[in-house]
Amino acid sequence: MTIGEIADRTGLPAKTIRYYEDIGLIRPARDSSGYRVFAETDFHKLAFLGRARALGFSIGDCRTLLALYEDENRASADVKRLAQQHLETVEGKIALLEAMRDTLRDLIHSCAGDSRPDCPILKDLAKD
Amino acid sequence: MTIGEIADRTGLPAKTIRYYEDIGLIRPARDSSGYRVFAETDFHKLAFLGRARALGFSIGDCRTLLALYEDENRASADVKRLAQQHLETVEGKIALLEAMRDTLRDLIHSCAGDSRPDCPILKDLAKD
DNA sequence: ATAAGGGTTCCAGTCACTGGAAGGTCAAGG
DNA sequence: CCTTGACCTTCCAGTGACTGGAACCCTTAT
Repeated sequence: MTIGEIADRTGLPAKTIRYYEDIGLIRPARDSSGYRVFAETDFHKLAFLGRARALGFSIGDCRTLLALYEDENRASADVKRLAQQHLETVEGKIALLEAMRDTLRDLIHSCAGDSRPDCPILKDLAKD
Repeated sequence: MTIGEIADRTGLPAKTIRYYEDIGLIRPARDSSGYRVFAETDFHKLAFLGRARALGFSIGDCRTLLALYEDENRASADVKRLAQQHLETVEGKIALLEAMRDTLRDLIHSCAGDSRPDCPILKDLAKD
């Protein structure tokens, strides 16, 4: 498989796949003229990475997850702990964003949104 | 006011305040030896910026908001529209994170988290 | 004189890509 | 055989919003 084919199959941009090779997440073979040649195992790894990234895992976490995936002697507790920690960061981000959302909603609700300059949104941002 | 004093008063790191000067958000005066001298208006601007950033507005949006704040002839509709658009991005991010959270919760729930290698989390990431 | 505790600039790094330039390779068509 | 176009390659720079650190300057107190 060429990089274009595997990009189509995984849905990852070719640039991203090259980047993943750069940082050592994958090691595709090369043909005589230097083109990357992807095996089925590379495809699985990239699909795995794509899904882990889609769940918001950092590249560092993805590296750990891939290592656990390839370790026949792993303990599922290690995977679970990593996922649990990640879940907590995601929940923290949601809480932050929800607080922003609520404030924004209030402010927007209180603003007339007409041609006059008077604006509670700016008033709030400028409050002492 | 020195940068340290205004950093204390606004809660912004001195580094951030220098950065805001770099990108032209503020223009503090300088004393004879090159130290920044912050006036009360600088303090207000920085406090404004701090609150806008805390609501998640981008630096670009903050620049627009500051300009609107200083424009006596603004229309509150312009402020409201900006806030509305930002609210929508925030809501989009929340939706993404909530989808991640729900999947993560399911996966974590289904994983024994013991010393055995069998792990539904990895199984899901590796699914075809 | 010196030490502490400010301040200054400038450069590099973060994260995970993304864009673009300059050039090599390959298959198909004329 | 030559060209065209679609691929592929590497390398460098930029993104956003800071953050860390080095090297150096200024002021005040001892």
